[in-house]
Amino acid sequence: MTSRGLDDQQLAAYFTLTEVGNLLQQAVSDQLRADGDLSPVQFQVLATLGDAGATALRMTDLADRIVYSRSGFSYQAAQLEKRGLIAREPSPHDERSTVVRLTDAGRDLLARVMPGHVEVVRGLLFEHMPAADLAALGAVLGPVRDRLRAAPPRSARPRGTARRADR
Amino acid sequence: MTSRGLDDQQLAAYFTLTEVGNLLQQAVSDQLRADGDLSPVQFQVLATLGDAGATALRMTDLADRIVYSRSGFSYQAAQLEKRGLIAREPSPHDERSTVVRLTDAGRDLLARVMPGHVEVVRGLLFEHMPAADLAALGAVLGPVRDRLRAAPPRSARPRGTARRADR
DNA sequence: TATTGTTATACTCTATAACTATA
DNA sequence: TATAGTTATAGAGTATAACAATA
Repeated sequence: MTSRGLDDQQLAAYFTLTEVGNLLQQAVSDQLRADGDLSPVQFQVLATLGDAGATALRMTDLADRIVYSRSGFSYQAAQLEKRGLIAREPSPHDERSTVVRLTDAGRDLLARVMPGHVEVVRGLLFEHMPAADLAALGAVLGPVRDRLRAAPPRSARPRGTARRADR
Repeated sequence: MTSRGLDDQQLAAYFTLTEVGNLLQQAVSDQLRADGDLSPVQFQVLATLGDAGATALRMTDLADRIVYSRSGFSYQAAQLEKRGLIAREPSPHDERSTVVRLTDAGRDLLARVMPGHVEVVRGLLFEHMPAADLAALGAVLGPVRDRLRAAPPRSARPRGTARRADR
């Protein structure tokens, strides 16, 4: 009957995963709002740019990593630019592209928010987690993430005059 | 310096967890919209009520399990009631309370959406996951979820004239 | 006085489509 | 013709505060 469905153990693991994700994100969201007046998405933009170091990233690449639509990312970039946290510049390589980099103010805010962020995550997720469990978690979810990443990103969806190839 | 922070392994596991959660939710969100015109939150309401069987649940209890604020849940409940998927009735035990139950139409929609939902989750999360990994995932995240649940729910926040006890 | 639920309001966010400019 | 980015528009979702009713 339910031959192709999920068994009880799979269903339970799925629900647990989503619930942990939701509860964690909620706590993190409160912390980011309180410490830096940032939404989770805005923090993710700053953190991604911070990780990139001196490298400036393209709008589309950032959108694919972080948000869903290009327009949504344009909106967020405008918000962050208004606050002086990021800067947008035309790409030297491709006149169509815009590259984004962290400003000093953006780096400062990131540094101010990060300790509390890390503390919330540590307290809720890792405080009581044995080392073996931590290793297992990474080992299990890493391949899943890689598979999910392989799916075509949101920005690759056809738009405007462009049409799907498969018909 | 970064003595109380997260080590590299913890940070990587945290990022992986959130990325998997985001990507999974995005795929699930598309499926629910296509198959039943439901948002993830709305699906969660219907699924929770479906799990409860014949038991009707209180508004506040549903809000605590699923959404964030009571007003947010009132909004969602109104949406679902408009479509005839749930019904709200005064509680027989407490005149202040409202209990919510699934209508036949709600149950039908849930049944229509569930197979595709399960299929998406299976394909993205479990298809290539060894049995041992599945067991490990549940074993690691279960306790984390229980700890997160122990934190006071959103609806318990002071509001109106009510004030915090700790001051 | 506390709790339950709703509503008015204001705001943030998101996606679609239309647009410009460059490859 | 395809790609990169922006913007106008419109809609969904969210939270805060104020409200009415019951415990």
